[in-house]
Amino acid sequence: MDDQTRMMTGLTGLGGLAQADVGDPDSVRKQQSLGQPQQDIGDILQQIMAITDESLDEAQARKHALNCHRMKPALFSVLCEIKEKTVLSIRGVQEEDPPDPQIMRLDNMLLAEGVSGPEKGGGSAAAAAAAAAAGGSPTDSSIEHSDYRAKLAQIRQIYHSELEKYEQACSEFTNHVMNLLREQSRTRPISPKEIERMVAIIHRKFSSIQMQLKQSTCEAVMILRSRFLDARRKRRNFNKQATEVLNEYFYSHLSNPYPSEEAKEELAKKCGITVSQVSNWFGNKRIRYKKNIGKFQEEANLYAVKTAVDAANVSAQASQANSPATPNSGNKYLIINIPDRCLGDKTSFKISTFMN
DNA sequence: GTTTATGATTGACC
DNA sequence: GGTCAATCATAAAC
Repeated sequence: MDDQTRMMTGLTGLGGLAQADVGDPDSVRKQQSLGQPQQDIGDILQQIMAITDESLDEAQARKHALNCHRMKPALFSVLCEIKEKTVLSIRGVQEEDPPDPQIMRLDNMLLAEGVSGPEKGGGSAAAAAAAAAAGGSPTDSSIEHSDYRAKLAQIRQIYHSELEKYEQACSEFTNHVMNLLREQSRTRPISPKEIERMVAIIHRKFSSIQMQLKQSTCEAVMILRSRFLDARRKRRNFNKQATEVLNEYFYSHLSNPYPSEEAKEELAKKCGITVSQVSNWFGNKRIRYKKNIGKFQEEANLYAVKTAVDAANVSAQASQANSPATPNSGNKYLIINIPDRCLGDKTSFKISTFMN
């Protein structure tokens, strides 16, 4: 004979109530009219229903009275039976949810941006990458970089403090509910599995709140990032030396002003800019030169002279090294022909310069 | 305040 | 993927 059967045998004439719908007042009234035990059960049920309308102290007193009531085991067994029926209907409910892809996306993003996870990586790396893309001078980049990092650290701090609050609230609420259920398990049948399920429900609810926090944090990071990237649109002119290096290359390769990848890298290194900036510069230069050759003629002459002077100097040094006794024999003219695919068939211009 | 110069972006093309 | 051409956005010059 199991516990429930034993309990049931202790309930003289209560079998009918166990089968009845206890939620149905008519049914309860019908049973009450059957005699004293039924009336007791009816009283208990009414007391339970009334508990919610009472003050906390009254409810506690009533609860205590209920726990000590001689018919409590009978009520307990009735509840067991009802539960046995209802639990059957919810057994099919899935126990575990698969990981939410949305939350996984948010987690990955927060990790990549350096908001969650270890503090040293992520954000600074992202900032460094963005700063590199910005291509400003190292000083400017580091100012923007530190600004970005400071703001990201602020977001990170808020995120973690909010997360901590949520976790604390979740843990407090879970404990509260578990205590409540344990307490209630004295009056009604509650299995540990049910408590577990309830905890899972609470965690799900709190994780949906957490998702909102993660979502708004992601948005904040995106806004910060877009502002930071917008900042790179603040154009800064290359320094004079960089422009000279680029112009020298351009005008000395006027016949084919398309630097190879290696040449671009070399120029980028010399100028302290990125390869893509070199490409941009040459793209702009080619198109602007082509559009207005006249305007650039003077500049072209200037750089042609400069190149010629440099070449002559190198040549002079070489010949001096070969025949040191040879004296400088006075003035020379240097003629430079610059055929240019950009010039098309318009002209190829000559630069004459006087050299001492 | 307006104009010019210039670095960056974008879309089409090869 | 690299280049051209148009365009944007902003620094610099006036």
